[in-house]
Formats: sequence, C-alpha cells, structure tokens
Amino acid sequence: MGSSRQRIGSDTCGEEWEDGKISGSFDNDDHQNVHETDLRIVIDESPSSGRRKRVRRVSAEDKELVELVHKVHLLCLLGRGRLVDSTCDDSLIQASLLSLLPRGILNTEDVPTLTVDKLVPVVTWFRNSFCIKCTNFREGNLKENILHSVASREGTAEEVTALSVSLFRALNLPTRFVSILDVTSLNPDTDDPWAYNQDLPKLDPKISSPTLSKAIVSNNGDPTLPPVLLSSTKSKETAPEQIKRGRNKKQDRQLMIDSCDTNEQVTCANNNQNKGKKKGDVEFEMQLEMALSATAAGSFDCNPSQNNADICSSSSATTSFKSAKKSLNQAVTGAVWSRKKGPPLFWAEVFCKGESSTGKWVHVDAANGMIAQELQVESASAASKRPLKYVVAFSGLGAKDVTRRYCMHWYKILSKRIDGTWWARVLAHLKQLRSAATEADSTLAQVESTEDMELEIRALTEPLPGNQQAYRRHHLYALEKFLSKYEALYPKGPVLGYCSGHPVYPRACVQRLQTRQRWLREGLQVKSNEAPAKVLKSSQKFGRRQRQEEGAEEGSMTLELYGKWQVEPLILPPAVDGMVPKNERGQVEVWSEKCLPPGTVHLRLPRLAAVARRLGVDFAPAMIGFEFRNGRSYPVFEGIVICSEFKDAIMEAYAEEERRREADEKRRREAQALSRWYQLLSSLITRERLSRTYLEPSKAKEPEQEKKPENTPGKFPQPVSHKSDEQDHRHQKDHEQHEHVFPIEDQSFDSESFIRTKRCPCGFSIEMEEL
DNA sequence: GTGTAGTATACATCTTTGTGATCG
DNA sequence: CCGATCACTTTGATGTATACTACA
Repeated sequence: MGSSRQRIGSDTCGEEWEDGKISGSFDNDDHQNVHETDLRIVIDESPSSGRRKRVRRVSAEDKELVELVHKVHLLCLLGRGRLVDSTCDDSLIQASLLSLLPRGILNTEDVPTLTVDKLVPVVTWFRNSFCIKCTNFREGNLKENILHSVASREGTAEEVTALSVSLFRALNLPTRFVSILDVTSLNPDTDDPWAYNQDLPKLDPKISSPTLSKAIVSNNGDPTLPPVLLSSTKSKETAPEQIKRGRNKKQDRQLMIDSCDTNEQVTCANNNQNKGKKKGDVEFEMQLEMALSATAAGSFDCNPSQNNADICSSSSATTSFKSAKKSLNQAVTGAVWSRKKGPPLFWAEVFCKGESSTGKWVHVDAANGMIAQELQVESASAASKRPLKYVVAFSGLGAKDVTRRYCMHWYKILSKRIDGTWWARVLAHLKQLRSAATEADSTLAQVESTEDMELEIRALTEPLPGNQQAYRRHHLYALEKFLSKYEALYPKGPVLGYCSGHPVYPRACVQRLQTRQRWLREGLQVKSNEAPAKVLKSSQKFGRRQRQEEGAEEGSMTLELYGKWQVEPLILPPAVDGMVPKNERGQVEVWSEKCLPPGTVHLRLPRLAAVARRLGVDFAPAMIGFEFRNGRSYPVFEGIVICSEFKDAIMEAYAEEERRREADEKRRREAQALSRWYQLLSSLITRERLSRTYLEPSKAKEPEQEKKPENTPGKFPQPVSHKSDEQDHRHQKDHEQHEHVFPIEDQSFDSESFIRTKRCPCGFSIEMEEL
C-alpha cells in the first residue's frame, strides 16, 4: 500500500479494524488543511491480509433452503433414474444390442448358475464395443439418444451404462441400473464440487494388464504407442484444461462438445483399436479365453499349474472369490480408477445366481470394464472429492437404496444425507412398485428380502474407526469422552474395542438423562429409591433459586439427573369426592394428557373458571407451560381442570353462559352503535343550526358537512340510513341547491320498528329510529 | 497428509410460578 | 367491585456444533 495508508486504531484496543486508504495526505505540511479537504476512506477489500477469515455461520433459513434444494434434486435424480431404468427395458434397444453381440459369448444355460467369471466375456466385449464420449447429460429424448449410441457405439456415461443394463436384461439376466445420486450438498458453506465438476470426463480405465495390452496392441495398427500410454498422455494434456473450463457451467454446451472432442480422442482411441480388431475378433477372443483361463479357472479350481501363487494358495471360498475378483479385473479388464477422471456415477448390478447359495447382486461397470469392484466406488468418489451419499438401484420402475453395499464408512456419509424418515418415505413408494414388479417371481422376492437383510447387517456391523473424532457422532459406537453433559452409558458395556486407549461402547448404551421435572413433563416419574444416575453442579442461576427455597446450603447446589431406566409411568393421586388434586400453588400442570390426575378432565375454554365457581364445582387452573417476557418467565394458563363427572354440567352451564354473554355483547354493541349515530347526527344538526344562525347564507351553503363533525351531544332521534349511492349523490347535488324540509304530513311512523320516515319534497328521505 | 487438542464463535437450549396501574 | 389487560431492566447462562490453528 502507498504511504498515504494509515493504520486506524490499534491492536491493543482489541477491536478489528479494516485497513483503509485515505486519499489526501496527513503529512505535517498538510495537517492544517485537513478541515478543508475532503476525507475519503477507500476500503481495501483485497483478501490479502493475513487476518483470520471471519467465521460466518449459516442461518436456519439458509439451512432450510439448501435442504429443500437437496430434496428436490434427489427427487429429480430419482425420476431420471426411473426413466433410464424403463428405457433399458425397451425391446428395440435390446434387440439392437443382441444383434451386435457375437455368438456364444454367454450361453443361455449359464444364466441359472451365473457367476462373476461367466460375465467377463460379455463385459469385455461391451467395453471394447462402446465407449463413453463424455460424462455430460445430453439433451433430447433419452431413448433416441440411446439408440443413437447403439449406432455410433458411443454416448454419455449414463447412456452407455443404460446400454449395458439393456444388454444384460436382453440376456435374461436380472439387472438393475445403479446410479450415484450426485445431489447438491446439505452444507451451504462447502464448495460444492457439484457446482463445477459436471464436465469432468468419465474415468478412463488404464490398461495395465500385459495380457490385454498385448491383445489390444496386437490388434492395433500402431504398436509403437501402447493404449495405456496414449491414454495417460492425453489425459495429462486435457484434464486440467477441462477442469478449468468445466468450472463455468454456463458454457455447458460448448464445453461438452469440447470435452467430448478431447475425450473422444482418448477413449475412442481404444474404440478405434476395437473397431480395427473387429476383423480380428477371433484372435481377440482367443486372447481373452487365455486370460480367463489364467484367472477364473485358476482361482475357482485352484489349478496348481497357474503361476499366480496368491490365487492358488487361497483355499477358503471368500478368499478365493476376492482373489478371483482382483485378478479378473486386473488381468482381464485392467481397470483402475483414476482420480482425475471424476467419480463413477452409473453402473449395473447383475444378479448372479451361482455366486452364493442364494445368489448375489454383483457390481458390473461394463462401460469401464469393472466387475465386482464395489469397494472401488467409494474410494473413487472420495478421491474425486465427491463422497457418495446415495447409491440407488433402479429396476421394475421402482428403486432401492443400496448405498450400504458401496459404503464402508457409513458414519462419514450419514451427516451428508437427508433426514432418514423423509428418505424412507420417498423410497417406500418406489419399493412398492418394485415389489409389485417382482410379485410374480417368488424367488426374486426372496432375493429381495435376503438382500435387505444383508444390507441391514452391514449397517449394524461397521468396523471400528481408527480415529477418535469419528466417534463423536457415530451411529453405532461411542466414546465416553464425547458424551454430553446430559448423557450417560447404561449399561456400561460391552466394550467393543479400544480407540487410542479409550474403550468403545455401543451407541445404543448412550442414554439421555433428565431432571425429575423434565421426566414429569413426559408423564413419567422417577421410581422410588432411585439414586441419580449423574449429579451435576448446577448453574449459578439455578443455585440462586434453590438457595432461596432451601435456605443457605451453599456449595450443595446440584442437578440430579435420571435415566429412562429409572422412571415409570406417572402415578398421580386420583380425584376423590369431586376434589381435584392440586399442586402447592393450587394448580394442575398439564404438560400433556398424561399429567392429568385420574378422574379429571382438562377443558381448554376461556371463562370457565367463573362458571365452575358459580356452580360450586371444585376446579384448578390448568398451567400449560411458560412464557418468557421481559426477562422473566411466567406460567401460561389455559382452561381449567375439573372432575370428569362435572364435565357435562359445566359444559351445559358454559354454553348457557356463552349464549347469555353473546346476547349481552350483541346488545352492548347495538347500544353502542345507536349511541354513536346519535352523537354523529346531533353534531351535524348542531353544526347546521349554528351555521344557519351565525354564518352568511352563502357561506352556510359550503359543504362543511363533509368535514368531521364535532362531538356535540344533543337530543335527536337516530337515523338508520339506507340510501343508495345514487340517492346519496343526488342528495348531495340537491343539497347544494336547497335545504331539505320535512313537512309533518310527509312523515310516516312504523310502530313496530319505531322507525319514522321523513321525506323532503325534493325526493330525499331519511329514516330515523325513535328512542 | 492426517489426527488431535485447544480455542473462538455463533447458534440452540434451558431457565421457569408477579405486580401494580388502569380500564371497562 | 371485579376481572382483564398492560407495562415493567426486552435474560442470560450454558451447551453444542463448527471452523480454525498449532502441533505431533
């Protein structure tokens, strides 16, 4: 900053001052001119100062808004998922895909005993036949876009995944379209990557397997440039550029094309190879077969002739399955997530009947050549700074939350998800649709419930986190040190493990503690002979109050807290002989219906006390809570509590009383209206008389009547005016010309209503009620 | 880069049982 | 005379979640 800048204030005063530019110098020379010159302070808004950023917390309103946006976005994404799902059932798309599929790649007799390894050829064929052009959403009709993708062998990630789902379904494999609902964040402060990351290209699986590289290279005209190199060098050039451009969402369309172009070069390099390879399908498949036999067969049959010592040594079924998965993906598909490529958003789940006794839904990302790599999804999402929040599987026009299959750290995403009950309510409807779709097939229904159970078990058996902070709000586990003041462990055990030396307890053992008073509000009372679960030193304020009540017992001001296990339903003394049991203040505290003494009722109506008193019925004012005003809290009363047997009598008397009161009120209002009319007209007439007496005749005709008349009392009948607007208008005009006269002979009187009607020869009439 | 402890801050929660003057 | 209404020191202490920093 220039020399003119001056630090205003000092740090010692403890206040934060902005650095500002003061135009105009404060040098000694000019000092005397200060008064004459303009003083301008230019706030330097550059965030360069090393001062701590002011913490700005989001308001409740903001939170509500982002929650709303989150919900709406979720619903939109659910709708989109269902649309894609239903499009995957389209017979034209399925037929087109089947026509492309080489013969014998999956035998129909394999379907009932489908295992992961039997899927590999289809997946590999698919991956080599279709490529992801760009991850972006494409406008237009989804079905047409997908059909176009079939023809061009490329499309968006969503379309290509939909194609894979469609293909599996065409092969009679129960298949779901699975999508990460990449929804807007619930935290309004976070730099939501969603806002700028949409254009990131889909991951481009690197080809690392020597077998596959060899296979592809052998089919490629240019063996000097291996696909893996091509892929990675291209990505290096394009990724940062794409991210930079991707930040501006408004350039969406153009960018999409741009990124498609570059991506196309990257991913379609593969495709071009594949296209070239089409001629050499046989050779390719032979290579594939070799890869398969080297992995699948080795892992499942434990063929000792294989080189892979890992696979051979694994004897248990699970290890064997895991090794198979690993080797399958490394050797056959060679896919590895790349952080630069953004998170995976779409894939399929294929039901493999032969994978366990009951069958198993298996993650199949055919577009990226990945099978049973569900564990990679979470890490890929996390690496892309877009932690997964919702993973939803779509089928049969319904949907199911399968996040738990892909999420190993539920506690991390729990806070990023919307309130569970709302989500469950949304999904309940979609689940109904699904169950309607699977109704016909009892085995599928069985599979559903098995899966539900499996996911539920996963929810209840999460591994213990290694860091302490994770236990702060963990849904399953708790550390005693993170319990709040009003929480306690009961029962204190079992200890599930240790974290940095602290015993870990089940979250279910964490109990909320409350004072006797608070339990009372819930209609519960502390059992006799129960010692407080926790005794806290009470606050000064509370202590002060207690001191007043209990005398000078300083230092012993405590807050006694009890747990749920120490309370029982409230037993209040019942009403006897028509007498309501009251507290020491002669009231009944009605926090809820449970707080009513047996045999009494709470009548929430005003002015009941007087009725009860008049009838001689015993009652107590019902206190329903407190109100805070002017720095103090006051009890709020509503209605009374009486013995049930008097309810009818009281209500009857009350109704009678109310009728009387209403009649009185009506009478009072009418009398008031009459009185006001009387005053108004009296003052008009008085004014008229005064004008006539004291003013010039010409001035008297000025329309002073329009001014508000004074309140001059006098004795005059009360008119009940019912002139129409037209009459009124005419009257006003007439009035300018003459003064009305009401000859006796033109008057009439209705003895029933006491209304006298007076008429002026000009046509103006006035009705007056005579008192 | 990750985890922990400590601090600062903003927001949330709990607290909790009149009185005298005036009006209708 | 009696009941309703209004004004009156417009709390304030404490808990909790979160962001941030320093440090291991």
